[in-house]
Formats: sequence, structure tokens, C-alpha cells
Amino acid sequence: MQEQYPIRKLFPGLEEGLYEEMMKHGDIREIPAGTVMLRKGQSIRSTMLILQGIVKLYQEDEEGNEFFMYDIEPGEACAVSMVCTYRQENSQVVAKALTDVTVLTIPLQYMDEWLGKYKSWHYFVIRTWRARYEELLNTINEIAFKNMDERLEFYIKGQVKKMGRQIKLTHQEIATDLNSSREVISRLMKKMEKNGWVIIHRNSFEWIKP
Amino acid sequence: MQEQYPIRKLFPGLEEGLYEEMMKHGDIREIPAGTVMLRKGQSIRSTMLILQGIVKLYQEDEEGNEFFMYDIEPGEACAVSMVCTYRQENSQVVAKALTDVTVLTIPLQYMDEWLGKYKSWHYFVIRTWRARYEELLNTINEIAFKNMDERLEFYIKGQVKKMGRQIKLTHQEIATDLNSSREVISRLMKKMEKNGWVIIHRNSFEWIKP
DNA sequence: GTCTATAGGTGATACCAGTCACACAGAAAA
DNA sequence: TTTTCTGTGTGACTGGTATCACCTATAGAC
Repeated sequence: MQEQYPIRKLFPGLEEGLYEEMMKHGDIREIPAGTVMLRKGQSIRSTMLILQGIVKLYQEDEEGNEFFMYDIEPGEACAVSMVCTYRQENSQVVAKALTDVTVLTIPLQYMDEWLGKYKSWHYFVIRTWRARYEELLNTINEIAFKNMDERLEFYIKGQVKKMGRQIKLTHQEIATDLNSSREVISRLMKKMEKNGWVIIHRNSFEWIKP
Repeated sequence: MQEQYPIRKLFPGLEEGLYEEMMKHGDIREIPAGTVMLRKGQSIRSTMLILQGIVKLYQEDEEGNEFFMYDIEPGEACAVSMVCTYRQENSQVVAKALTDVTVLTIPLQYMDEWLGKYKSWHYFVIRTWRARYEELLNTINEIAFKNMDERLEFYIKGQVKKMGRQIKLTHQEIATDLNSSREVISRLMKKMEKNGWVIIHRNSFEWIKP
């Protein structure tokens, strides 16, 4: 691996030997925006660390409805791809490249070998699982206890945090992520605009509310 | 620790030295039914492995509404209690002893030490996180895509799997777990009874449908 | 500038689920 | 037995959100 990505900054706190192994054995892959990186039920033979771009994880049901779970960003890893025991998956998780994405792919054998050699790797793996678990916990909180308007606000705030206040999403895209319908999102957005929380443009909007 | 619990059978596949350390350093605790074992926001200083009984995990929102996540059974561990990095928790998770429970408590220092010494311990920890992650995934699937009748059926089937076909739960308790209301559950149960899926008694019911 | 495709707006309606009110039933206590 | 308590059954109503129908606005192509 060429030293072109700042993996020490992206994944801080790992052991020096581990960085070297990552660079030696890791495989850099460029993935164009829109690619489905992980299909539901697919068995995984490697671990992916994100170097660049954003990967979106969502669930899909039998009828093709989607439900947004969370995004993975540079410096994070795909928990779902960190398999340690083989199991026939029936989890309906799909990972899709939201932008052009660069990943560092770690073959399963090293993933395993490093567990014995590098304590920091171990912590990294657990930290990843834990972080994802907590994201799901939050998600459950939202859909179990909150109404659509609160969920929409939560969703937009999440986007703002990652993409800035200028969000390029259509109402239809948001509706898909929240497993709602365009009309509902349109109405709620309009209401938010009336409250001065947001300015709506075509294809995008700007979040004002702090 | 006295050799009175079959930890080798409950937690199979671990290293012999690890079993010995678990018995040496682990602390057995008996917890009466109904005890709240883990309150939301509580910081955790030990890991709990379940030896006996059932622990229920649920979320709680600001207004005191509950939402059932999953049960932990003998041979499993409480993922939430497996902290490795200290972080101020705001996860609203509550763990409650559903029956009288016996746990093996592992002080955090060993939890950490064993990671370096025993590969099987490492796998156990990751397996635990992964399993819980998947339970949450299923839960999201249910609430995101399904109606109350389907969710109720899913819930009951989960109970049947753990407790057998004779379920001792009131409609109110089910409603609380699903964050619904008693009347709704009563109506749906009645419909299921008409379909011959279930026989309703007072305080309990019997699940017929396979 | 006009056309066309796509995004967004809005009323009408339907439906599921939550809430209120109250009746009833069975078990336990008096 | 009678009372009381708790669990269940059910009609009426309400509110949130999904769906349908159709309209308007805007960007980009022609």
C-alpha cells in the first residue's frame, strides 16, 4: 500500500506494527458512488475500513421498502463485515456507497491473526461493534417512541452533522430512508419552513435551526 | 467459585485456563426476580455472564414508556455491560431480572487482561456484541416494516421459544413491551383466538399455531 | 423562449392504532 | 356469600400517517 492515505490519523491509537501490517496486507479499493457494496445475505470474506467517502447502511424488507440505519465515514469500519464466526446471514442489511468511496480491505486471515498480536486491534473491533449497536439503539428509540415530525428532525440533524447545513436530498429520498411517503415529508418540511427552521429549494434545502 | 455451575457447558468452546480463571476471579451473585440490574446511564465496572434465569433488556424513554429489546439467557452475556472504553452513557437501556437470576460477575480488570491471554475470550466478547446487534436489527425490521398484528405474533413466538407454549403474561404486560395499549392487544389476541391460533385464559394463554 | 421531466404542494379519503368510557368475568379476600 | 380487585371485552371517537388524485414550480434540454 502506498502511503497516500493518512491511516494513522484516520484510525488513531493503534499499534505501530499494526499500521505497518495494515499497509502491507491491506488492499485499497475504489468504489464508485451508488455501488451496492454488501447485499443482504451475502457472506463476507473480508473487513472493510473506510478511508474516503460515505457508506450508507440500510435495511430492506421483502417488498423492497428501505429503512436507513446509519452512515459509515472515514476512520470507521463496517461492523457487519467483521465476521468472526460463520453464520448463514438472514439480516437484510444493505451497504451502498453514497459517494465515491475508498476502502482498505483486510483479508479475513489477518483480521484473525491480528486479534492475537495487537490488543489495539481487538479494541478497535469491539469499539466498532459497540458504536454500531448504539446507533441501532438510537434508531429504535426514534421509531418506537417518536412521531414522524420528530423523526424527520432527528434524521435531518444527522445529515447536517455529516454534510453541513446545505443538504442535497429530495423529499422522496428522505421518505425512502424513513420508510414514509413523499407527501408526508413534503407537508412536514413545509411546516418546518413556516417555523423558520429550514429554507427549501428544489433538490435541496438549508437547515437553519441550531 | 464453587464448581456448582456447569460453566463449561453454558459457555462452551473456551480455553481451559480461561474456565479456571473465571471460576477463580468471577463472583457469583444471586439476584431476585424483579430487580433492576442496570439502570439507564449507569456506568458499568464489571461484566455479567448469566448462569441461571432470564434477564430482560428494554429501552425506556423520558415519559417512562418501555420498549422490549430482547432477553438474555443462561450461557449468554450482557453486551451492554461489556464496556471497554469509558463513555458517558446516554443509552436508555434497562436490564431487569425477569426470574431469579444467578450471574457470574467478572471485574473489568480481568475482562481486559483475558483479552490478551485468551483468544476464545476475545471471540466470546465479539460474538456477544454481534448477537445483540442482530437482535436489534430484527427489532428494527419489526417496528419499521410491520403492523401491530405481525409484531404481536413475532413477540409471542419469541416468548414461546423461551418459555414454552403456555405463556403467563397479561395483555397489559405485552402492551408495555410493545409500547402499545392493552385494548389494542386484547383486540388482536381475540382475533387470533378466533383464527384458532391461541387459547386465552385469565393471566395466561396458550399458543397453538406452529 | 418553449418544452419536458422531475420535484414539490395540497385537498380528500382511508385506515391503523391509541384513548376514553364502561361493562363484564373470574379469582381472592372479607 | 358478597365484596373487591384485577384482568379482559368492546363500542365510540380521535389523531397520525399513508394513499390517491391532481396541480404547480423549476431546471435543463431543445
